[in-house]
Amino acid sequence: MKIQSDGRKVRGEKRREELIAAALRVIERDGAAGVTHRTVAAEAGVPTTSTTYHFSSLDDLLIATLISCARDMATEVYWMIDRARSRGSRGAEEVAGLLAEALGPSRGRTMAEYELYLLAARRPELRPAARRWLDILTSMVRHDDEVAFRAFLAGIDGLLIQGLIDDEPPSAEELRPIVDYLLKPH
Amino acid sequence: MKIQSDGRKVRGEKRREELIAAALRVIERDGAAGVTHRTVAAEAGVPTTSTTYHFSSLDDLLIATLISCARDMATEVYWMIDRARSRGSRGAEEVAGLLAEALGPSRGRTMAEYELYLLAARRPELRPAARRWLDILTSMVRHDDEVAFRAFLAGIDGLLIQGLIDDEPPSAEELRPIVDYLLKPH
DNA sequence: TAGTTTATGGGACGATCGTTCAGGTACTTT
DNA sequence: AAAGTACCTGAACGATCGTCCCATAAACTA
Repeated sequence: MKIQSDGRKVRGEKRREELIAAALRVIERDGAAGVTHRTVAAEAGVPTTSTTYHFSSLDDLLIATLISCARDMATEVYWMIDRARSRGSRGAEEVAGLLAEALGPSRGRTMAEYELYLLAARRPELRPAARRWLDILTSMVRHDDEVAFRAFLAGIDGLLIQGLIDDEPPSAEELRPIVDYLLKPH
Repeated sequence: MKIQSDGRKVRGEKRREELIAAALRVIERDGAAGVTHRTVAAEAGVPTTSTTYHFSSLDDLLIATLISCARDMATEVYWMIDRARSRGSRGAEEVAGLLAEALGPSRGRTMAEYELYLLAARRPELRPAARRWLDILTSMVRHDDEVAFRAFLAGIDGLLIQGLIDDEPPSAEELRPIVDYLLKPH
């Protein structure tokens, strides 16, 4: 038995992750419909057949990409809640700022995340990945008022998806009162 | 000048609408990615070239389909609000029932509507159509508490898109308390 | 009736797609 | 050093794609 890892496998795993990163960039730019073996390989700067070697099919590549995207979103949301809680009653400010960031500079990424939602709606095997950030949040927050919390989560999702079809991204100041309202105890 | 319309044109317009209806069925079944000249024509039971004649491009067909879908959604939502208001404090019950219907029997249609959202996020010319139902609701409701109303609309959107990735559609009874919370004045 | 306009549909072209395959390279094991 | 394994890649195949072309049928106009 060998203790240290195979140099070939770590190199292969690295390229596999590069392909996933390239696929995510393609999704952010052109949507999931723009993902082909050739576009992803070109984005990553590798030959076309590299994607067919590391992924058994194009579907596998798409699924791996969106699962990776969901994992990143979950950790990102984890730290957001952490910061928001540490700010006490100023939590709404933190949330509104992150929403504005998701609808402005990170717009492409946000669109990619909602493509995951729709893909998961049609493919049950993707649903656990798409739900992960919801589950993380649910596990982090106290359960004494689950209805209010679920209303808050739904409101966040709605503000994001509605903000995506605004002609210009809403600012944190515009979002602030709505987030405040959603967080305010009834 | 001729008063009565051209029989050829009305027949053509009829087929054009049949193609849009067929395209919507394709989107509900396979998503916007499944829309091709051939799949839509096959769904409508007409030759392939019929779609290229009535629509200058496949993009035109897709856009026309999603605009038509948005128009239907707007009128549907109009009557929903009308019924909900007539029921007074039982409005939440009406809304929860319609959400459950959208996530159950009309799941395909709901997914199609959110594909419109994402397409509109990438194509500015689609945004007015995607926003129409929001505009209609905004114009129907009194403006004395716009923040609460926008929070309510965002919550509805979030409940729908989160319901799409549930393993089984939520029931009206499950949704009822959250809708109630969103409608309850603070 | 002759001529114009509009809808229809069969066929085909070039482009792009997912995927396969065989040969080659780099690393590990025996 | 030889054998085995894993990664890499150029070339190509069949399928499907959007779109164009042209002939035909039907409806309207003069």
